[in-house]
Amino acid sequence: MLTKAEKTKQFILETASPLYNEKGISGVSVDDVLEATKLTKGCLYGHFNGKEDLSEQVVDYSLKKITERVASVVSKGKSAKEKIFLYLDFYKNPLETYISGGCPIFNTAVEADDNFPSIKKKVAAVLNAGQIALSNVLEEGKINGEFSENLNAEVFAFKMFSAIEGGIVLSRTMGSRKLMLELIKDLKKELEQYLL
Amino acid sequence: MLTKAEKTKQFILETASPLYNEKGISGVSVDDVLEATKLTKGCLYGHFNGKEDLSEQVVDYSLKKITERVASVVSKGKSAKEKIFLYLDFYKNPLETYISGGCPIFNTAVEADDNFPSIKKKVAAVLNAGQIALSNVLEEGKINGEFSENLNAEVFAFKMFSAIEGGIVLSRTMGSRKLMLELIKDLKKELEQYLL
DNA sequence: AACAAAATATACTAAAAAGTATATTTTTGA
DNA sequence: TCAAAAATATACTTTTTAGTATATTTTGTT
Repeated sequence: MLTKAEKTKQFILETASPLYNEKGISGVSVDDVLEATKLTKGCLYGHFNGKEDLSEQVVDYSLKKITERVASVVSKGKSAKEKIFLYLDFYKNPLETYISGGCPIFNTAVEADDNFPSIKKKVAAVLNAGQIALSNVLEEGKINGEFSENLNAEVFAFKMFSAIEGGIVLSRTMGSRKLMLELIKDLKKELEQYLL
Repeated sequence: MLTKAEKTKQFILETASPLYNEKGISGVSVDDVLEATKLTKGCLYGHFNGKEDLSEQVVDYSLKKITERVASVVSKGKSAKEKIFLYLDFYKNPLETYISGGCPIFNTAVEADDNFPSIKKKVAAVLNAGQIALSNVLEEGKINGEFSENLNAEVFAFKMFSAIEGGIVLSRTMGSRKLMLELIKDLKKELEQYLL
């Protein structure tokens, strides 16, 4: 069983996660977190060493949460094709994301880029892992005879990854998921051309 | 000829543009801008009504600059195919972008999303215009017999747009442009399949 | 139940950021 | 070229944000 302090810390991370995802690291103040959690400074600073520490742990939490969710969804697929289709379908509603405010991986990548080197490293690791995971699913599909040898797994993985993440941002800003749905359909069709 | 004040204002916008693109709207302080320009508060506040006004005008400036640049590059193409290829080639080096810090359209889109409604509207307009412009190039290519009727201009435009913008972020965070170059090659190959 | 330790709340200080009033310098046009 | 106006600099105040010291409450153990 979780101790009181552990529960509180988890609660802070959970509550701060969408806040950070919406407002960005620089946009969130400690007071924002206090207001959202209804906790006080004494409590917050009892669990974190300062805003930087809080930010890093919130990012860790958000990245872990989304990564695990996607991995769990994809793992439900029986075939490589099914896995990829499940991955794509996961992003069907970019206006209401798993963690409110868009994809935390991408949001964090954009903000950390020139500002938060240590956080940038964390996101880079997640991006690399994602790229490799998608690539591996496709590669395995080639090995087990599901896909043609003509499929360039690495490039197609990157194309999907980029298009999906980019599509989320475009859809959210333009306020419509219409083209996102078409994009997903199109990527599925493209992959199907490699089916044997 | 530009008056002194107009020159100074332009200089502030020019200097602040990469700063905003790197650090984000929330991440830039008025003092950052003063330090970068070597100007003083009296001067800055003589040209802008406050940080919000400054931010809006810097964003306008950056969006205008990148939009005009891309439009100018694309306009050099003689055919629809050439125009699209020039568009794609424009993003060959995501680590060193036209305005330092990545694509300002995308960076701004991500940050404005849940935070700056008026700026979000500006970016949405730029995104819409970009999507329509790309779409129109493809559509015209269909009309003049360059591309097959099977090409879905709207969806392909969105796919390119999303993949390119997403690819920039991924490449920058992962610290390599290798996959970006492959992505561009791949999108070109995909488009070529629709050539008549 | 009572006490020590851990968790949380309160009430502050410190630093950073935004904004303003006024003085000084620079431009520009008669 | 010299004054008025515009532009810029200086020296502040205010507000926001981060952080800390200490008091109080809660928790778990005997």
